[in-house]
Amino acid sequence: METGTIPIDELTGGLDLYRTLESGQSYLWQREDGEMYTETPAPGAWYSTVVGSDAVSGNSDAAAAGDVIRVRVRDGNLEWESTTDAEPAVRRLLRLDDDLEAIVAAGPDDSLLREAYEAHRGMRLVADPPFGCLISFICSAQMRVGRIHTMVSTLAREYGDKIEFDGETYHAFPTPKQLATATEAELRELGLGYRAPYVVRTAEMVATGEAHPAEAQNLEYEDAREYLTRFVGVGDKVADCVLLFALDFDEAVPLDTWLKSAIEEYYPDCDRGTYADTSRALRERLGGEYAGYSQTYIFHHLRTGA
DNA sequence: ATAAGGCCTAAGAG
DNA sequence: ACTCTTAGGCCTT
Repeated sequence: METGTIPIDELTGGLDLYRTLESGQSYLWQREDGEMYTETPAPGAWYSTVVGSDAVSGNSDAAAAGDVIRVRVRDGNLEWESTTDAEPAVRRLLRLDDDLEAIVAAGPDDSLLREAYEAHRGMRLVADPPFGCLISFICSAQMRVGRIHTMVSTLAREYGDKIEFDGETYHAFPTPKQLATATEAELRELGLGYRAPYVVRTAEMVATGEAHPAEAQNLEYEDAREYLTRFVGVGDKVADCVLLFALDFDEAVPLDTWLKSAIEEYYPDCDRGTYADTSRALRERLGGEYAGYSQTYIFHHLRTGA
């Protein structure tokens, strides 16, 4: 086992691990007590993930396929344990090198956003592996965050590689080929409902090489969103989530039900009728380059009822 | 290009 | 206990 420690006071803007991993951005981590989204974690709770063969495209720092990574916060440090030297991967997955203070300072000075930034200080965006993120958000349609996490965990358990580490079994999220072996009937049986055929068909598209979500990374933002909608089960909203949470498009502003209510109440002039036009208007209002950070704080603030 | 209607399912509200 | 609504929408017509 390899281990390491990263002092949190060396991270500009700090780190709130709980809010980063349980704010509906990533569904690819597990908490040691298995109670994500239902109870707040005990101090020092471990979170784990497996960096699989879909590892962070375009990032040579990612750990090799099949590596388990565990992280927790204790005594002002982010501690990690892994099958490999995971510090570069940890920094990447949790975006520890983002200058969070500067990002917060760059946002617009409106009451809702300031309140959200203040209430959830230290929450960072995540950088998920593209394929796992894509499937996660196909599953997210009309679904509560706790159940999305259950669905994604089930897919890992049923179709992903098993990896032993420190006496425990971990499950990698399935590769496109592994997930493409699933049938619609199986996935319905596993509780995915009408999303089942979407997941199978999208996994097949990636497995056969017809398309890959990482391809979008090379495109301009709105072209990238358009590209992702070729996957079955992916509309504008899901595409924006993948761009924001896996492909480094910090300007992406997913318009979900929470953001739509925020527009109604706080940014009514940004409602331009269509998704593309409203998204563009809100992106400008929320600070352009880092509008997605603002979106994530507003989403989490409203969703947690604060 | 834009607008309805249908869709799996379980937790929460009434 | 039951029914109704809702939950980070998408696909088809």
